[in-house]
Amino acid sequence: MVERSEAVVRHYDRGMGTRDDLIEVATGLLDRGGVAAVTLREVGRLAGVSHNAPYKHFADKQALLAAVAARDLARHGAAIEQAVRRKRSARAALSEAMGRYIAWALEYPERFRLVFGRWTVESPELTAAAESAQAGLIGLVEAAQTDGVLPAGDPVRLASLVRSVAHGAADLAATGHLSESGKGHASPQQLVDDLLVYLQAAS
Amino acid sequence: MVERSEAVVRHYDRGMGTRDDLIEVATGLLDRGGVAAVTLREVGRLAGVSHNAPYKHFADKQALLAAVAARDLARHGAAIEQAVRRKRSARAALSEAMGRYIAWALEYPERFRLVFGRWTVESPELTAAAESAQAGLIGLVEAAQTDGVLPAGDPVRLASLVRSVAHGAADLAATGHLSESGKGHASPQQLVDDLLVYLQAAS
DNA sequence: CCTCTCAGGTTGACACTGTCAACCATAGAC
DNA sequence: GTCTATGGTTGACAGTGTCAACCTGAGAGG
Repeated sequence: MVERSEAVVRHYDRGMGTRDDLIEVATGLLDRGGVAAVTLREVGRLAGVSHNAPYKHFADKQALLAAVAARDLARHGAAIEQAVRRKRSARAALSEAMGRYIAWALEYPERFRLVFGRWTVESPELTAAAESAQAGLIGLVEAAQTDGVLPAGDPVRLASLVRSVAHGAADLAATGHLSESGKGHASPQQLVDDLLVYLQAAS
Repeated sequence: MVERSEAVVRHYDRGMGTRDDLIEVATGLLDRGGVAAVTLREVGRLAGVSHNAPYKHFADKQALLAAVAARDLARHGAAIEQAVRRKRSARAALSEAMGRYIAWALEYPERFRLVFGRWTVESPELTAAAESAQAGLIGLVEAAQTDGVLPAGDPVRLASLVRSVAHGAADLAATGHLSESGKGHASPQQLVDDLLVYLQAAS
């Protein structure tokens, strides 16, 4: 085994980096091939470690997937938050946030599906990131309400409505179930903007 | 092996029924345990046949799952269509259809997730059922428009909007991502009705 | 009535997976 | 200068999807 000495060298070169490498590799496998293609052994292989090394960093496969999901959710959440801050009006910020949410789903459908799938084992990182995102959205809705661009009413409920349409349109589009009858196809972004227009008209 | 003779007897008792048995068993395993719990060998075991018998009816695991999804989609589609026909107003029918869609997602989240997941191998049954459902929804929207209860505009696009909110709210609720911040929780059904109210106000 | 086909079933094998157990090496605290 | 915990290793095991080869009896065709 020639790789043996390499592995030993790598081991002390990189220190704690292996854990991040594993997450990175797993994310790559997830993107091309879906969650079924993420196999612990292949992850180890591509990271240049043995088939059991991942168990030194993650309790089991679920834990690795949870780490992948948490990292992606945190990153995209931060990116959205930052982009939102650049916008002037609450209305524009709302549209931007939902647009980025949708773009994320369309660019990385497998990650999106993983993040918003059913989590048997719950990771505190995941729920924290999710709650933070929801809180941000509610803030945006409240601002839009004071701007008179959204109707009055419970902002939490209104935020849920906006998010539901963004999530639903994104999920349907990402899985190919949205514009199956070719003609009157509308992009998820257009649907969200339609909703905002209707809501403004109803305020 | 005592079951041997039984199996032989069963074989000629049931004729073609085995295929349906396999789908039934697979659906049961899907409901409790998710798609990961659906294993061809266990399906065969519970159906009382050998671990390879499923291959006489389905090309591979994906094909079995596609059959499960197609059957469930067709059944629920028919049930929704029938329920809709009992309603007087287009508005009530629309709410009913979305309500049943949501109830389906909440009662059988794993089936829902399977049906509306990513289909690498596409089954004609599946796409046919999906298109039929969308056509029905568009018809409902058009009727609601002539009733003046929905704003004018492309009915396909409006149908996509309504369906997106139903799908998104159902998916978020089924996966536990909807009302994570306890207080202002709204049920998916309420969100759909909220949307219909806003749309009526904006017409 | 005999034969032949073939759908539906069987056993056996293979590579691959998640996971457990036991062992190993070294960086760094004491 | 020894000890220990961390991150690594190999080996094993049961379970999985799938392929190949074989079997069996219901029913069509003569």
